[in-house]
Amino acid sequence: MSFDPKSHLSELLRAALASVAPAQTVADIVIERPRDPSHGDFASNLALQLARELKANPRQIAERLVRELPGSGWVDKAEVAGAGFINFRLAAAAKTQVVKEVLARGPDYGKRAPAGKRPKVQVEFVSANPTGPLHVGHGRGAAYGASLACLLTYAGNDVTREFYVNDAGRQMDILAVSTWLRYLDLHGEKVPFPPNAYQGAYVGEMAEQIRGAHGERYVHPAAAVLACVPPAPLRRADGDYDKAEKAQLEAHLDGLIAAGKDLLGEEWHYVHQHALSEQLADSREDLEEYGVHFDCWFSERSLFDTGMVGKAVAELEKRGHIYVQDGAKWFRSTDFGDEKDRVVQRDNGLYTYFASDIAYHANKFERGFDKVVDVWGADHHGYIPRVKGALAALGLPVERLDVTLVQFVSLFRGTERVSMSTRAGSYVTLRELRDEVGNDACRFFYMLRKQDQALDFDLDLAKSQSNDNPVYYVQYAHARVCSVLQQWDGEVKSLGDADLAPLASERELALCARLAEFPETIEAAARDYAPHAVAFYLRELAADFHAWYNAERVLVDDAAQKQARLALAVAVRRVIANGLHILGVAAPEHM
RNA sequence: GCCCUCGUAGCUCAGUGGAUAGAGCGACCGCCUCCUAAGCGGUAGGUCACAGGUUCGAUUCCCGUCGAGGGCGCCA
Repeated sequence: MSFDPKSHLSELLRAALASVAPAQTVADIVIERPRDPSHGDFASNLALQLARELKANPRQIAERLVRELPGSGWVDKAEVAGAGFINFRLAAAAKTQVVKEVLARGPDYGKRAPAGKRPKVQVEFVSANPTGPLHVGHGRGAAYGASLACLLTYAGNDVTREFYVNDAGRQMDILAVSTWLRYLDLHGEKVPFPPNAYQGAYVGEMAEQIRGAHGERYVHPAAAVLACVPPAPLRRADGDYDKAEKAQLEAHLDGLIAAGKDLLGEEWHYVHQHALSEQLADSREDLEEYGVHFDCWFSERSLFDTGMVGKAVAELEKRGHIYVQDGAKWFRSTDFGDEKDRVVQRDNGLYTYFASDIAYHANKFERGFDKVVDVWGADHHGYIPRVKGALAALGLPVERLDVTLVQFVSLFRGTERVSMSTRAGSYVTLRELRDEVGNDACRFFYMLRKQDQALDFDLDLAKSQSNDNPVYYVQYAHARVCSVLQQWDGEVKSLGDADLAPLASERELALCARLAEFPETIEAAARDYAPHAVAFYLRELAADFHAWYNAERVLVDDAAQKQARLALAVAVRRVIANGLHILGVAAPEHM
């Protein structure tokens, strides 16, 4: 049933090679699709590769190979061309049979047939600090990670999608204190709100919630709050603080956090927890609406609670990779190619973020994944050597960890760059973007740029030209097929048996060839962690379809012709639907 | 200063150790009495930044130069 032209042709060539040069072994016989259709459907450079070892003219080798090629019903012609390429022309039946395969496999067309045990792969992505709404940068990471995870599933892996929740550490404390200060303000206790605390309106909303639920329970006099807090520098309207003033600001903020913990005692945890669960729930809801689902939300704090962070550091120590300097514990990451050693435990006894990340990755390997993919913001690229170094130091299989970097999104309104400071609260949220542009266009737009390249996202353009967005071009092809089927009013299932011989025009055969490229597109995209290739493929498939649709009618009088064309149209619809599914984009029946 | 990425059509960007380097947008000329014109056909537009090297063959791999962007905390 299933026919794979590439492996068929390479088998033919291998057989020919065995009689031309029995001693020669070639691991991989390359079969490619020539750009120029006049070069046939497939081509091989085998003769060119062999020329050197056989010390012979590549054209002569190619001619001998062609002469020794076993006969095949799938191949119409094999000829030597150019410097020594062997060009193959397939029989029409070999080109059109993909339609039957698509119709038979349906949603599974493009999926790798399961062979043995499926590798367990974890994709960790987004992992945004739960300190405020997700922004458009997270939107890119979410779109990329979700599509990548789906792609890897198609490629035959057992995929787990994970979100690492940074619920321990200073950023969460800053959010908690920001909320508390807004809450105090509601009760008339005026503590100047630090410029380096979280500014967003959502902080005030959480303060309102706490007041509504608990009244004055967490109120302390402003004077008591500020009693032991180092003073803030003079406020500057332009926010342009020098280095010393910035340090002073951070010390002031830390003082406020300490005051909060001191005055509230156990109740600090309530404020902290309230802020955390509110923001986490918000992110989760946002992502679900965006079509991005996670199988596991992994808590950083749980690594501390279960003692895994201390255990990881102790293990490094035991293996002799830790030394003490200036009261802090350092991991000698320079032994593993890092440019400098890194602190894992500060002089105040607190573990660094790096320490919990070591424990986190050790935990990932304990969970038995064959492959772990981390999707990080590109600003973390300097972080890779130390994490891989730590894993190597622990004796873990580093080669199973792949880190993929997603570059920043620069947001523009027209020609004006939108500032994206999280703490200042002056950023466009993912939710706003989705409301303005729509989920489908949003997801697809992100896939039109390779993930490791910076993306300029012009909001005005995305909105004003939303009808020109390629996503509609692809969706339209899907809707057009649906519309034709509606007018035909026949049984789609019956098309699986259609005789495909009437499919003979250049456009029809080109469309079939495009459909046949889908599985290899998926495979290559999964291998390269590059879901954008799926988006580019879909655009090409849609273009081939629209061209055919415009040139030839589907619903013609000739019954055989009609059945064959309907079968082709339905196959196109299926592949578009499968591709859009990977990208998390809807395949609508009407536009 | 060190590290990473990038430089391809007017603009935004794909792509590949192979044959005449592609798409979208923009420009220009056409196509609906006919399954959705959110569509299609055609034209114009290129020293693949520059200079070397490896190779039968380099836009692709390596070195250098120039240019652009980003990253380099006992932050997370």
